[in-house]
Amino acid sequence: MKLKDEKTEVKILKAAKEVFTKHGLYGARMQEIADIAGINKALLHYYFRNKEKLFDAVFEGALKKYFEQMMVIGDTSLPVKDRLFVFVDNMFTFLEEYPMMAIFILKEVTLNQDVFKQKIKQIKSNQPFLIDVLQDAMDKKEIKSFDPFVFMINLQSLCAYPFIAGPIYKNMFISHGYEWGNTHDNIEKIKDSVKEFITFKFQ
Amino acid sequence: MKLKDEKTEVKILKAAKEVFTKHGLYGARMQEIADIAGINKALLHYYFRNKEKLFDAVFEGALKKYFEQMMVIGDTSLPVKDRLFVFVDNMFTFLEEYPMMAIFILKEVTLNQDVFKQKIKQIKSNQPFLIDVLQDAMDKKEIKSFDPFVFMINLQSLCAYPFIAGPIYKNMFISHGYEWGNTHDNIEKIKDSVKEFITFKFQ
DNA sequence: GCCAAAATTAACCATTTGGTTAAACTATAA
DNA sequence: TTATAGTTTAACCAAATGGTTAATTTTGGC
Repeated sequence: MKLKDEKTEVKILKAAKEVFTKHGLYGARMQEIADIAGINKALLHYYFRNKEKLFDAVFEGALKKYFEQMMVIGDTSLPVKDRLFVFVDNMFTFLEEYPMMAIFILKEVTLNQDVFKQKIKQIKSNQPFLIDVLQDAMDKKEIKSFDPFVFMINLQSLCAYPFIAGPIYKNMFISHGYEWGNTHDNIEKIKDSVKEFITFKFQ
Repeated sequence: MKLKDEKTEVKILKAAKEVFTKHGLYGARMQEIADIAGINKALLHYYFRNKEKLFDAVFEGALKKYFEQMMVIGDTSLPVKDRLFVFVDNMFTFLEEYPMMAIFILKEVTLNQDVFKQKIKQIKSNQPFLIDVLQDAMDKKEIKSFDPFVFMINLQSLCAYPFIAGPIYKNMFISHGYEWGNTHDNIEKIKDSVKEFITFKFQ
């Protein structure tokens, strides 16, 4: 894909997003970005001083959004269970909007932990952390006691993985002669199953 | 980690697995692999002609193994629930051994679906598909009735995602001042929670 | 002990890669 | 028109990297 008739900066950002998404921070080549943008490599460094700066510019905000969903929405007037239901709804809304971003971020963080450690630290939120909300509810005997860390991981697993692994399921089910698409219907089914899981843990 | 007193080929494979797992195919450096293996870089090329060959050697069969996890072990003498427990054990064993494999496969499949469609088809197994096993058990009224697709996705989500998102959790928990100590201990906790989920669905 | 084959190494090599430089081109305001 | 600031390019550069070569050491059968 060659890009023309656009402001250079936009061309670069689009090309960079394409290449970074495909190959990651390490695998991406500045030359390929320049080629796709249809410009000279030096121009990349003119607009964005270096590779990492360009990377940051491309994914500015994406990381933040991704990690913000790990915070619980703070309507403390509602029971914890209802707040978690809202949390799940938000999670699915986010993931339906950015299914590619999720896997990209996960891969980048996995492969390049030291770099991302700092970027994650920079993300600040005034929302309470899910762990704390759960622990608090347990202390007040509002809910049954269980390991909040494990629960949080379970919950996010149930929400996120279906999107990340979507293509695998699609291929696998099809090649086994089953009917299954990433239709909104199926997503709703999965969402319900997550809420069922919450209800089970809270019973 | 320096490796000594082992057959060179084994040393190389162990070191390569460590480095590939940490940095991926692109990010891995042959020099680092050589250093960890405690040998000369040229020796890598003596045993494995080039980087990709070495990568293939390290992850030879891993893909096959991964997809075989999706088949239920065919010991039909056991109850379905026990077979699922074995399935979960196998899944965790595999993922602990190749934590980077899951995300690697996910990314590859997402990126290049047609290529993987064939690879998945090539992986032939005479093992029954999890969906079928569940449907069969439901038909025989051995277990409560539920959507086997959603259950399968739930199950694999609970198993795979903690490994895929492991680095994120590690960093996030640490940066929030939480204790998330010994990794294997926590993995066992999560594994138990998956089995608890199975028990819940089968009750 | 001798010798050939296998294993191992140090020193290189060619290419790639992120990044720089200085010159050239372009728009635009005075 | 021309001075100026902003934009774009070709040509480089140094470092890193995957890979090679030729020589040296080790091994094992005779």
